Amino acid sequence: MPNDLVTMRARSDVLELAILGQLQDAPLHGYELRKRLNATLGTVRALSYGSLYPALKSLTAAGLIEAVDTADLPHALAGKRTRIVYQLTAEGKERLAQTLGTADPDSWEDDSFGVRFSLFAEVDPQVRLRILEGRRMRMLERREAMREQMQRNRERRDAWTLELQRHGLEQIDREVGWLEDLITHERNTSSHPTSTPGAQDRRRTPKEH
Amino acid sequence: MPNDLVTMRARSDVLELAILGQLQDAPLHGYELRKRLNATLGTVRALSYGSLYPALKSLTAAGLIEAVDTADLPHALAGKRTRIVYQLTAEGKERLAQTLGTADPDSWEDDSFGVRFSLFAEVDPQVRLRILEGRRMRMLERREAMREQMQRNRERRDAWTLELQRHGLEQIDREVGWLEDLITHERNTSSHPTSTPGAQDRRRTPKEH
DNA sequence: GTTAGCATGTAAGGAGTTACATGATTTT
DNA sequence: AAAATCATGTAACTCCTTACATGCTAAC
Repeated sequence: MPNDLVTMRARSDVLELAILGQLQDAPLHGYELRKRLNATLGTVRALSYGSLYPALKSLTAAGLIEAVDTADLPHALAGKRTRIVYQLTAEGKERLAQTLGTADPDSWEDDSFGVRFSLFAEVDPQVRLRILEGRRMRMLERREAMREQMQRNRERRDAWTLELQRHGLEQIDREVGWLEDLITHERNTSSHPTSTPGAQDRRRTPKEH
Repeated sequence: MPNDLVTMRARSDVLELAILGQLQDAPLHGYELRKRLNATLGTVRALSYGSLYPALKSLTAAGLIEAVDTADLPHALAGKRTRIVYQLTAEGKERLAQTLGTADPDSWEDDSFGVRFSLFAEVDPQVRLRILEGRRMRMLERREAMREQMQRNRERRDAWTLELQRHGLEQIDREVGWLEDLITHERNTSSHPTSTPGAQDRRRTPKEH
């Protein structure tokens, strides 16, 4: 019941954010949008037309995006085909800015974290930092839970299950290390305003020739 | 349409396999079953009652499991509460054996691989090997696709997206290495019939202090 | 001229979650 | 006596996928 009180915002939709995020750089049509979305956030899960097009429709209905009049386009995008090119509305931009300005708990869950991270360029360093820390916390919790699991039944569980869990734990460790590097780097550079990438300082990279 | 020809087997259900697999060791009731399933195959995704209980029902309807008469139980499981303890039927055992005996392409996808792996103890080494190799192939494909992605737009893409992909690639590399170790080990030991674990020979483990 | 890829959509349905509903038993 | 946890279930709903349907354009 308290759902109505939240002023109708927040559909929790990762897809929504991903679309708005892509559209902020340049107007795009559905087909191309899907390719880019799959490029950045694939390769693990391929977004299908069956979910993209309805999403574009509902975003249009919500007034966050709109179809561009194909007549006044810079001829690069205006192909001869039946394309519907979408762009952000003022309301859409506002929504996007508002979402990117918040570090809500959702943003460090598996589903959204990747999307949020890939849009970090437009995000305030403070918010960036809070998202990274939140994500790290989530990972540490997961690691702890996993360790307890393994401890609790190190004997009765069979070797294969144990090996699977050991490997899972190792991957999580790696994830935590990565986040830690990013957090450190972010803390050090947040003093001067230049939005710094975060890819350098790779002393952890194993350099496998 | 060719679906009917497959003699009605294969619901592709990972959940089904996971349940049958757990039940092969010992009869269990739903609540406990969920805990164990979440223990081995969590912590990433928590299985909810809303999916477990219906699944138990449908498995019962399919004749693969059955409720144990609570009267004749070895008093350890027969608590005083309203519990429904399930066990495999003969048909269920057969189905399980058949599923575990096959290395179908599903078995190396994200969804099923973990479940299949955790049940390796009961699996023929040959099948084990084929599943591991299939999984490695899938991972190599994914890595290749990702590398091409990154190559194709190393310039126009922003640093954060790139960093995310770089890290993803690194994790996949790790996964491939792990599989390679297991495959090698499996090849070396498959001569003598003893079903060997696969956790030793950890020269790759980074030994982080 | 025919295949491959571009482009947009709809309908049906699978798989599972959340939230609800209920009650027994153990612990504090 | 209250709170936590055990235990089973149902209903509604979300999110997405698959499969279908349609047609254009480019390349071979």
